Amino acid sequence: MIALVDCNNFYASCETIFRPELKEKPIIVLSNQDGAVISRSNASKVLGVKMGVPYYQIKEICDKYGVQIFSSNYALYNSMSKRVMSILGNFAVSQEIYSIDESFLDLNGIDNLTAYSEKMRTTVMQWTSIPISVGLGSTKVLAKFANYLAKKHKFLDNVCNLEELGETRVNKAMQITDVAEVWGVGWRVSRKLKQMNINTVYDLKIANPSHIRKIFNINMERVVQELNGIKCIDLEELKKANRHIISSRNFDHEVTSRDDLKSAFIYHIENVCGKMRKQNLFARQIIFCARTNRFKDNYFSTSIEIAIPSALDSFRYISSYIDRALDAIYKPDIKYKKCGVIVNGLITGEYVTKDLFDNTNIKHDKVLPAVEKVRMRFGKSAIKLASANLSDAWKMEQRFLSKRYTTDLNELLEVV
DNA sequence: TCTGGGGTCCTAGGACCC
DNA sequence: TCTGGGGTCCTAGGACCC
Repeated sequence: MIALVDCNNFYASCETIFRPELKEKPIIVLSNQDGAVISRSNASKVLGVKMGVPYYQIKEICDKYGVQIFSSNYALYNSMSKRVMSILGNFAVSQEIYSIDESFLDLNGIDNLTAYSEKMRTTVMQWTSIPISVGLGSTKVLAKFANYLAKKHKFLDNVCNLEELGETRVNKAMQITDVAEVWGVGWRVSRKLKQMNINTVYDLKIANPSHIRKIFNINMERVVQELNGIKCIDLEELKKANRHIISSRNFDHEVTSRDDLKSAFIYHIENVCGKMRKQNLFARQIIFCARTNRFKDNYFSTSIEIAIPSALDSFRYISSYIDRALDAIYKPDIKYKKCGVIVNGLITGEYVTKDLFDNTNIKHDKVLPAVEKVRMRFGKSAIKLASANLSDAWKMEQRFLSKRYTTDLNELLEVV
């Protein structure tokens, strides 16, 4: 059996751990730039606050009902995620950490799975204060469906074991569930399925797999098979290396100056290089992109790809491409709203071919670890490229940021 | 005024090869 | 003027996920 374990309202739940007075209260967590709602406590859901709505549209409701607002605090969420995942890992034969708040567990050979899941719930709750839901099924798609039921139906109390429910009741549940709830079926595919008169999860389950493959693709065929209990999607215990790494962000206002854009690019390059170094990855291609506000007329987006002759990770070296990128991208009459950097063609250190005539790296090999050390000790902004100081026009808006209770000694919870 | 960020995978079609 | 068959590799675009 496979379990899909999912943290309930994860970011919102994290925010209440160190603010217990907020449990049961309406709270929401906002995206970067305090733009849109990305997590809600149950009490906020009751108030009708929808996922993904921009904050300014619900500000009135929030003020009226005293909804507590938080900016996203990934230092906190990541550290809580690690704790939850490591507890869950101890319960399983093997584990795939699927996202920051979800994990697939292989529970083969374990008896009495419903009781076992209850025990997982109480343990995670006791040790971290994070509530979880458990869905049990014979395939990943079924485990996901079970998890959906576990949350949807109160009487299940956050644990749903399809095997225990029995085929008749599972089919019945599938018959009353919209096909869009299936893992892998998004709104476009569900629209098309409905035109084919496939409206519920059950309709999709009994559809002809090869027909589905012809119309959609092989992944949709796998989904159909998995709904029927035929395993097609493996549990991936080992995390695959990144195919690409992105850093991108909206500006809090529209940007027109070349220097502002440049300093944002430098910020993103440092970000991306930091992530590459952590995984010992080197890039062979870098993409700079920038765009205007996508909610306005005359939406414009532009990008440039630059090949890196000998794969490198050094941000100082990659920085030399910025001016080239700006020459190609920057236009003074464009109001930029977002920009970012993507690195591609990632390879691990041992496969890097060094450029025979390039000796800039020799010194640099020593500089970078030193820079890292300074940053570890004194914080990320303690040392940076001189050119990164051109402007801070692109800085993040985080008006409602909570403390980094679990990752920063200066921000520990104080008990009075 | 204000609308997130970071990922994965698949397919069609073009360029190129013998 | 007519123009095969069988491949590979790359990229853009579209779909999905949390």
